[in-house]
Amino acid sequence: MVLRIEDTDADRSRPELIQAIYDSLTWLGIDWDEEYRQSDRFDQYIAAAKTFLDDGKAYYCDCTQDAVKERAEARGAGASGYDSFCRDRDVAPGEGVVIRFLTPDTGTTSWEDAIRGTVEFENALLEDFIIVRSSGVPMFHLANAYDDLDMNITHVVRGEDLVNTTPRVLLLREALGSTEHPMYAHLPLIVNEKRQKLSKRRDDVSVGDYTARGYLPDAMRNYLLTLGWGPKDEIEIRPIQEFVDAFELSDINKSPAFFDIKKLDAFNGDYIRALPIDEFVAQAIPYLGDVDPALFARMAVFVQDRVKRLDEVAPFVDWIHGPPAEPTDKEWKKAMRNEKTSAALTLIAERLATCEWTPEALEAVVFGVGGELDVKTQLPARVAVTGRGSGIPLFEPMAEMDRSVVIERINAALAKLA
RNA sequence: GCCCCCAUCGUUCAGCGGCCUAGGACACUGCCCUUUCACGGCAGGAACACGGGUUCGAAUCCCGUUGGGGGUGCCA
Repeated sequence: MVLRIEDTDADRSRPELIQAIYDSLTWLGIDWDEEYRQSDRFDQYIAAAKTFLDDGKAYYCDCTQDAVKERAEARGAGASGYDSFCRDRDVAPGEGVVIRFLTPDTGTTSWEDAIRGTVEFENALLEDFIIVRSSGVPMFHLANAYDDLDMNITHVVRGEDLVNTTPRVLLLREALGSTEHPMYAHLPLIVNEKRQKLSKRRDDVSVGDYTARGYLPDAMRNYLLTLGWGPKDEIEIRPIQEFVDAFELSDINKSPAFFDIKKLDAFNGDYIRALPIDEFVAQAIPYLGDVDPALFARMAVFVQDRVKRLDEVAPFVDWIHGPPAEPTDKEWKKAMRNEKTSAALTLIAERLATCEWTPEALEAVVFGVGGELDVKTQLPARVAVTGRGSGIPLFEPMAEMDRSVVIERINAALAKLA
C-alpha cells in the first residue's frame, strides 16, 4: 500500500495537518509500505506540463480571476468557468500567467464506477482548467493523474464530492499517454444531522475528537463499516476479518449516510464490555483524572458494563476517595421521599460505627435496617454516601472508604433531611 | 443558473421481479431480572416519497414529478 501526501497546496499542508493523517491512519490500524509527498515531485509534474505545452495540449493564460469571472457573468446563466479566452493568444510565460489544459469541445468522457456504474460527462461542459498556478506550483489534478500512472495505482476510492473532477484526471491521463485507468469507486458522503457533508469547522471529523471521548478504534472501524454498506447476514458487530471477507466495493450504497453518534456509542459500549478486564483497566487509566488506578482496578468490573465511552469512567469512582457529588433535587427527592428514611439512616449510621468493615457486613447493616423498618435503604444510603442516584454496586466501594467518612456523609444527609 | 448524483422504519443496513402481511441493528415504549443504575432477556410501535408505465406479478425494471445532496476555486 502506498501513502501519498497530496500537498500541492502549501496553505493546507501544515505539519500538524499531515501529522493528523498519520495519527488517524495509525489509530484505525491502517498501515503502508511506501510513502510519497507530492511536494517532493513538483519537477516531474512541471515537466509533464511542459510536454503538454509542446504538444499543444496546454497553453499559457494571463487572464485574471476577476476577468474570468466577469466574462462568465456576462455570458449569463448556464455557463460558468473559464471561456478558453487564451487558447490562441500565444501568451508568453511570466508574472501572473498560468498553464491551462486544453479540453476537447466535443465528445464525452466516461468511466465505469465500481459503485455508481457508468458515469458520463459532456466534454463541451469541461472548462480549460488550470494545471500549473501562476506561482509555478502544479495543481492537484495534474499531480494526481501523473502519480496514479507513475505509481500504478489500481483503485481510487474516494468521496462522491470528487466525481465531477474525475473527467479532468481521465483527460490528463490520456494526454500522458495512458489508455487505461484505475478502478474508480465514489463513496457516498457521510452527513451530519442536517444531511450535509461533514465539515471540519462544524462537525467532529478528526480522530482526536473521538479518542478524547474514549472511543475504541475497533468500535469506530466497525461502526464506519455499517455506513453505506452492510453484511448480507445482517450481523453488524463482528471481527474485522469477517468484514474483509464479505466486503465488496460494488455492494456499497449510493446514498449518503448520517453519522449517528448514538449508534457509535452503542457499538463502543459493546466493544468495551468485550474487553478482558485488565485490558479495560489499561485503556481507562488515561481517563481517570484524580482517581487512583489501583482503586479503579478493584472497581473496574463494576464499571465496565456501565459505560459506553471511556471518558465516562471517572464519575463512577471519583467519590470513593474524593468529595461526593451534589445530588440533584430529583435524585434527592426520589431517594428520601419515604418518611421512614430518616430513622433508617440514623440507625444505619449507628451500626456502621461498630460493624465489621467489609462489603458483606456493610450490606448486612444497610439491608438489615431496611428489613426491620420495612423501607428501601439502598438508594438513600447511596445518595448520602456518593451524592449520586445511580452507580456501581454500593458496598464494595464503601468498604474502600474510611469508616469516619462514611458516617460523616450519612450524618450530613440526615442534617439536610431534618 | 448549469453539471453530476441520490430516494426502504426517527437513524442505519438487508432486500437485487414472486420466499415481503418488508427483516436486523441503534434509538424509543412496556415487561422480566434487580433494595441504585447498567448489563442481559422478552414484547411492541415504526418505512418501500408521489405519479405513470413494463410484467401474470414490482420495494425491486423504465419514465416523469417532488424532495435532498454534491460540484461549479490559481482547494483537495
